Amino acid sequence: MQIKSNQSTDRADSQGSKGGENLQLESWLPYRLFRISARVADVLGAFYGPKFGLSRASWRTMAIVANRPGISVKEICQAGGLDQFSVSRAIRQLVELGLAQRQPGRSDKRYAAIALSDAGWQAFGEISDLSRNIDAELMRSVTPQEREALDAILAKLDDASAGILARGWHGVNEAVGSGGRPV
Amino acid sequence: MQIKSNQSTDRADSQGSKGGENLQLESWLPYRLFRISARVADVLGAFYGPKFGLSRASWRTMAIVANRPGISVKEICQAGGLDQFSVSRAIRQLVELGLAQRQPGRSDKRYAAIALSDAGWQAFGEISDLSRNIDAELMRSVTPQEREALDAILAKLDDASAGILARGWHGVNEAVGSGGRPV
DNA sequence: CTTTTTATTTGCATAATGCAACTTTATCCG
DNA sequence: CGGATAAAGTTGCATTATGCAAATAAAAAG
Repeated sequence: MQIKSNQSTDRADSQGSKGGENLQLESWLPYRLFRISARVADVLGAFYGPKFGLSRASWRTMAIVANRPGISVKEICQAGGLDQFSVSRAIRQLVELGLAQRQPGRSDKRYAAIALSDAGWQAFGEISDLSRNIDAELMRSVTPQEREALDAILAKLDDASAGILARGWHGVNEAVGSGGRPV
Repeated sequence: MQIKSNQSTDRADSQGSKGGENLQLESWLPYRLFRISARVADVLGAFYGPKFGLSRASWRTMAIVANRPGISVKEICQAGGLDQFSVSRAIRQLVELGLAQRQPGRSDKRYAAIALSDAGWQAFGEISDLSRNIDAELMRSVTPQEREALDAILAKLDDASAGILARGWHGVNEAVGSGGRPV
């Protein structure tokens, strides 16, 4: 045996001087959030992908439609941060798979008006179960007090991130230039 | 004027009966985390994409390399949750853009051994600045106590999500079946 | 010095995305 | 009314990303 681990050998480490003041990925809040949600998305995708033939966009669309049956494409976009093209394609996929249907009886026929079919509710239910199990397992890792705090914190961060998105990177850098207060 | 808002009209709402016990996206923890990090990623991507010609994977790779110069492909994968193909391609892109270079003087020549070039450090610095501004703006939206709590909570959630990923969806559903304790 | 193992890269098929142009339906206005 | 405008979705096509098998290359084992 005695294999050289290599993990830390033979580096031409030029850090320290330059890396110090720079971004530390591991402690950067958005990255920490990303990692957690990406892992969960992977696990969930490994379930609904093979089992129902759903793409990620289709699942997201399905979840939104489940919460608000009869919703239009545009509303789905707003609710899920998706663009209208993916949503349109996701809906087509859902309809082809027999998981959703376009609703009749609309007065304004420009609107898509999507709702889940029985099979769609069935599939959604199964994915929901797994989702809630994951949620439960995550929640189990923190204390009740932390759960409550987290809820409030995420609400604030959600607002803040929406503001950042709305203003774009230019706005963020400007805001700092002006002392951190909104301009 | 008087355009029908459509936002809430004319629904064949079949919810309530079926949607009640099911997943509510808006309050599902992983989705809440996802939304925040996705918005931030969008804003950041709108900066480094046009400005430096970086793809998302290249930026992530760059950030990891910046933190640990001389790192190998495999280590980058582990550190960033990326697969070895994207990392390999990201490195090629970084090298082509003149932002990174393969380091000479390695004893084991199987390892890639990547580090940023001067131009790479420059670019990384600029993206870092924006990243830290975003972070600051997010942090500004919560109280100091919340910041501290959040740090502890995310550490726990990170561990929990790693465990979920390692066991996969099958493991999650099983764990619930056995009463929520690890098997 | 051949065989295996490890690390990384590449080619190619498939899937996701972005954007322009198109269809359909509704509203506006003379 | 009836053509002009606008809104909501859809589709085609080019670009890009991703996933995976197979190739390459260096090191370790025997």
